[in-house]
Amino acid sequence: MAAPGIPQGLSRSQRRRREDIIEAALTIFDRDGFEGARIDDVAAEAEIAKGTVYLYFKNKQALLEGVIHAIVRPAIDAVERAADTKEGTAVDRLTRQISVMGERLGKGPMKTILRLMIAEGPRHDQLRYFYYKEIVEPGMRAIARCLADGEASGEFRPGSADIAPQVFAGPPLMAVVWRILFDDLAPLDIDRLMKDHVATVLDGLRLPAEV
Amino acid sequence: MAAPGIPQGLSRSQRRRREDIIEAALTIFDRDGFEGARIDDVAAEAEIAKGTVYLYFKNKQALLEGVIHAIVRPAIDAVERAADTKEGTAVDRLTRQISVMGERLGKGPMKTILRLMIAEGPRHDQLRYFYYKEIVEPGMRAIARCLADGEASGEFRPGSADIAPQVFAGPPLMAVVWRILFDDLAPLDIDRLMKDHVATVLDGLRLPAEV
Amino acid sequence: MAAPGIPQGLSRSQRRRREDIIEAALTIFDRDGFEGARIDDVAAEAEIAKGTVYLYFKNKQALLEGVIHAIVRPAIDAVERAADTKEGTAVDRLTRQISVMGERLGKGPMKTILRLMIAEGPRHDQLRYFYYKEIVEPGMRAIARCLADGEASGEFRPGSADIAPQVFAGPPLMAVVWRILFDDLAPLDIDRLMKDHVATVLDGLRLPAEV
Amino acid sequence: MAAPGIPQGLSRSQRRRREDIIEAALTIFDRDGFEGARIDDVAAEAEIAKGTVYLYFKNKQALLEGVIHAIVRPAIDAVERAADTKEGTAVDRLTRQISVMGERLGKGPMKTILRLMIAEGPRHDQLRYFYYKEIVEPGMRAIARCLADGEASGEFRPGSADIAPQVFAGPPLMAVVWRILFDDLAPLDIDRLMKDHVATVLDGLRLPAEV
DNA sequence: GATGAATGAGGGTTCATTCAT
DNA sequence: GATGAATGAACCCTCATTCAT
Repeated sequence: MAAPGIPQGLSRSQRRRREDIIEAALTIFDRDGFEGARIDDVAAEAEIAKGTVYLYFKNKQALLEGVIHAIVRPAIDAVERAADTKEGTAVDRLTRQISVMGERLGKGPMKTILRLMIAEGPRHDQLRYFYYKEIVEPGMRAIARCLADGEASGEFRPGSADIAPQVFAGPPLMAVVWRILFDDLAPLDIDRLMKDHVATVLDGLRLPAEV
Repeated sequence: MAAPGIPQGLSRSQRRRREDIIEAALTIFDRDGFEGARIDDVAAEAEIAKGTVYLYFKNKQALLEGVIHAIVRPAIDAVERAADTKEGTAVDRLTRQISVMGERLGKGPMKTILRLMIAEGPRHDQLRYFYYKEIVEPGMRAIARCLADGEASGEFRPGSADIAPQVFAGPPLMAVVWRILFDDLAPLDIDRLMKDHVATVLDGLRLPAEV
Repeated sequence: MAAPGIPQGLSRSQRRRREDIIEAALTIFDRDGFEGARIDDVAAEAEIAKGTVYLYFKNKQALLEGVIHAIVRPAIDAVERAADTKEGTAVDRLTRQISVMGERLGKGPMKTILRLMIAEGPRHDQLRYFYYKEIVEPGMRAIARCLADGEASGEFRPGSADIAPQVFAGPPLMAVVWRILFDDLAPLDIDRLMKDHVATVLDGLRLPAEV
Repeated sequence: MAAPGIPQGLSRSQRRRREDIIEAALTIFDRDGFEGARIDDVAAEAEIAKGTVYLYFKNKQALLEGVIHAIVRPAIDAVERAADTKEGTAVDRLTRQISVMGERLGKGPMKTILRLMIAEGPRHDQLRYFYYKEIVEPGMRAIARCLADGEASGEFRPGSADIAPQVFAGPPLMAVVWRILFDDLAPLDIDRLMKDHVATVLDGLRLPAEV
């Protein structure tokens, strides 16, 4: 399966150049959004001529795809590494899963990617599909597996396996969106958010009724 | 305090006209995003001439603000109504709070607003500030109050008052984002999501250790 | 049959505007060729803004078509008027036919049209087809009819009806091409050319062998 | 007088290379026209790198000149060979002259040259001048000589020497233009056209009035 | 000499905004 | 007030030309 968007047959220096452009584009997209970004600015940021961008990307759309793929692909690995382990209790695994999500989403370039996805995704089916299949679905599935295993092992309450995994992914998502919109107005401590989240979903708010 | 964006001195028919334009703009922004939307299309959707849009809104930015304000304002009321009650247990109030958020965000036009906020907010400080002050901060504060009251009344565990309120707002946010991006790929049952969310945060996943 | 390229529902002033643009485009196309022409220059020649051109023509191709149609359509009428007459001898009719061709091609804007057709036609099937069906085929048919009638009536030699009509259209074509390429190097007297042509094809060069 | 465009001091392999480029350019110009042709495509057709084209031709204009010269030069010889003979009757010589023109124009690469001349000539005086001096003027002169000789020898009617030679060159020109524009819509039998042409101009259409 | 990556001027097209009617 | 034709700045993309390797 030739993954689309992975260019073949580029020399080392060309690969480097391609990465430079992607990095520059990420910067500009982050600053101006996709539609607002000018290829001129991307080129200037990458310190190359405008035309050169077009040697590496067919058009602006392809550049967007290139950026998203470049950032998302490593995240895929992280999700899979976190998910593929059977080691540890369900509690450990769920904790790790949530923490990886918080890490990935709340910090670094996924912030820009999510912004781009939300702004452009609705008009770009292929991108949505790619993102869903590669990141979201595996993530949800991994959470669902934790829940099922935890219920089976008696760690979690009966019925836990039926909880929508999106419940657990909500706060990490909140971390990104908050970073996109409100970080200057009210900075969010992402690590604390994730810890609170894990603690809450594990033990709940309610005091167990006394016997 | 003259709220910006609230036009004064419009006749009834003019107010109606203004609302028509906002409704049309919402439709078009939802379809094409803000940058992708053409004033032509908004006018056509509102069944008026292009120039008329400019009689009611100074420019495209102002139209964006108009749309966001028009949708957000009723939501403010809802948040405040849900928050201002002291009636009921903390559990009831938190449940109601989350349910209102899920309702507001997961259904109806807030989907488009959030998309617009995420896409345009970073370039539009005033909008972000407005949204934060009017919706997000009150919402977070209301949740924090529930938590504090619940801890004080002994309904919630000690330390509950210190939990970041964003934990509770995460899943409702997930509902919107999912609707924006993945609803055709994997429809999400928002009511079930909210129920799962409430149940989980109240009682946790973990079985209480037997005495 | 709605002739393509004939715009409907334009007001008088719009029709005027459209004609101005076509006239300007003809001037610029004549000076620079189609590919070499800049929409900027067309607009400047028409004394309007660049964007206005696009209110009347979808794109540069459509402008080319507009120009060609606008010039060709009157020529169609001329060809048909010359052809539809049954009056006069075959000699008269052929003479008139050739003279109309010389007139049409050798003088006025058909020079530019032919140049555009030759330069762009090979890449623009629709244009070629239009030109062939509307101008060339009727013209050839009209000549063929003259020849057949002349042979039938005994004016022309037996076998005249089988002569390729292109023989008679060649010199008028020469008139245009000469005007396009060599008029400054060696001006051509088109009227004389047509007269020589008619005289030659009617009576030939060769002295009839004496009896 | 160093004929412009005839490069000196090229090795055998360089001359070969130059010819390859010209051949490739002819192919591409024929397909896309001059303005529409991309140097990239010419290079690809010649199976060399783009930069190499510029080792043999200063720029795209020079390539155009190179192509035209390369095709036109052999045609010059043909015209001169056909014209320089004093052998045979005037009828034979005129017949040969027309037949050579039909051959040269109606078949082979002169089709592309004429298209290029018509499209680019008006913007390229040097090219027009070259073409006129080398091909057109000698051709016209040769025809005029035939006519004069034929009149002098009594083969042709009195006054024949005064007929514009363009009359005789018209149908061969028609052959090229037809090939450029209409050959797929209505193929033209060039040999028959030339035969009809010769027969018509020699003996005319009109039956000689009986005595 | 040959290469082809890089350059950047140029031009077609779009669309927010204006303004005469 | 309403209209929609007109404007022209902005921007994506192409491609002739250059030049370091």
